[in-house]
Amino acid sequence: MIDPKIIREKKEIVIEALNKRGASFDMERLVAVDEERRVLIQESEKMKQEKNELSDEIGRIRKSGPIPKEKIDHLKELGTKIDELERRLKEVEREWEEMSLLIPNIPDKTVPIGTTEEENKVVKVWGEKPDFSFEPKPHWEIGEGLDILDFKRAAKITGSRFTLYKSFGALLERALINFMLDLHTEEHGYTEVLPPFIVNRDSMTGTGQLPKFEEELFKLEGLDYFLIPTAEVPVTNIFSNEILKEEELPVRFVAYTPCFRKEAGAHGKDTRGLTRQHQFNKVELVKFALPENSYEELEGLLLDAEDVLKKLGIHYRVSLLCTGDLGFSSAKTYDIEVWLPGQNVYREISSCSNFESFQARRAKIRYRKGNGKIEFVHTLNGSGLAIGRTVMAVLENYQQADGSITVPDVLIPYMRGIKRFPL
RNA sequence: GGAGAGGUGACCGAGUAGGCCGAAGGUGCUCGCCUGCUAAGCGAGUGUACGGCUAAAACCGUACCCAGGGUUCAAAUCCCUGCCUCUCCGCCA
Repeated sequence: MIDPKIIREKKEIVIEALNKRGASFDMERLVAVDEERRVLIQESEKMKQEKNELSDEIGRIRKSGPIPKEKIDHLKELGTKIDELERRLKEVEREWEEMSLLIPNIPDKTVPIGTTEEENKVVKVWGEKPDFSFEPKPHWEIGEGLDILDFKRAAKITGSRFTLYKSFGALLERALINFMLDLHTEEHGYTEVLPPFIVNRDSMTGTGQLPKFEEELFKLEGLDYFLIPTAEVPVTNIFSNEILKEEELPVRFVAYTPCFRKEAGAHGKDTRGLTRQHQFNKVELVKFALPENSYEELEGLLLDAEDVLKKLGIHYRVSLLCTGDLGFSSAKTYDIEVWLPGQNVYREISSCSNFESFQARRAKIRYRKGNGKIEFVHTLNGSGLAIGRTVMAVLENYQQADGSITVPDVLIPYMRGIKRFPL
């Protein structure tokens, strides 16, 4: 949610931001609703004041004598009027909130303006495309050939877009999770958390998945609970409705969780391999920062995520997303795109964003400043990294001419010492 | 799943024959004083949100004693529903 004061006093800023994103929104309507809301608040509160005063008076009179009937009648009448006003106010407030929750965040000034991902800006490149003496295969061919990824049986067990990992494949997945958790806790200063994988509606609304993207989520039958699409949701909501101390910030959490997504808008897209699954693992980085240095924290977060690929020795580049490609809640996002030689593409493996106070305002995450004032924190998060996509990257980049896979050095301790598969 | 108990401010903890309770007291914290010894004493202050007024405060008003309804002129206090916690029993990774 963006600051209601900005909508009220500087709606041009919001309109301009929406235009840059290519989003449409009836701002005039929202401003009108806001105005009506405030008028109703004033009217009803004035009446409540009168009612409270008269009620107190009756409390005092009662001690010394009978209560005049006309006073009670007058109060009853006031009560009826207040009820009416409150009913209208409730409707107006609901509309106001529904609308407010649908406005995307305002992009940071440094975000390039554009409409599609074509206009994202590559801002960093690390390493280079490896040379192969043979035609590198896509990971699904490697995986099925070595019998470490079984898509057919996963489809039998559940359906499409699920994977059964076997032997070296399962071990590699688990090794990557542990490697990343250790790296971020031991070298980058994050605290590990293991949150619930199911959350309620408030949490989903707090981080911005709801109300707009419900069709992307798996909802539990008969309950207002959802499977998490990313650890961002439970971890960011750790501090919902809390007031932190300024000196506690920044707080940095790292969490491993599975993620569940319907991929409703992706029919027929990325249907082969691990790229786009209904269930995948991810190690996520989440930060709560002071507003004045949240952008430094974003750069740091990006470096922390990049470090995983550096240590794995896999070529990647970093793109700064343009306004048209920016996620709903984000003010600024970097994507890390890993090189996949078997598919001859760069593929997003991490998305690092600063949400500024957008999520904090929805989830009511605040902090008390030195001078006693209370403000919203800034929240940030980024994948560090998506595990399934890292498995793709390892398989495709470390495949050998004989069809085997060598294990990146940093993973060997996490792989029971295995250096190559098959041996 | 069965039977009980309970959810009050940063924390502990009063307050249930409805009004004088945004809420005693204590602890913690902040500021000031005092003291000089690894501590104590004294004084003051210390919830949040929304609305109004402000340059900004101060200030005024409204709401909030888990959440949502209800009864009443009036509810932390009474009634209903939900959520959560605790104890006992049952069941179970």
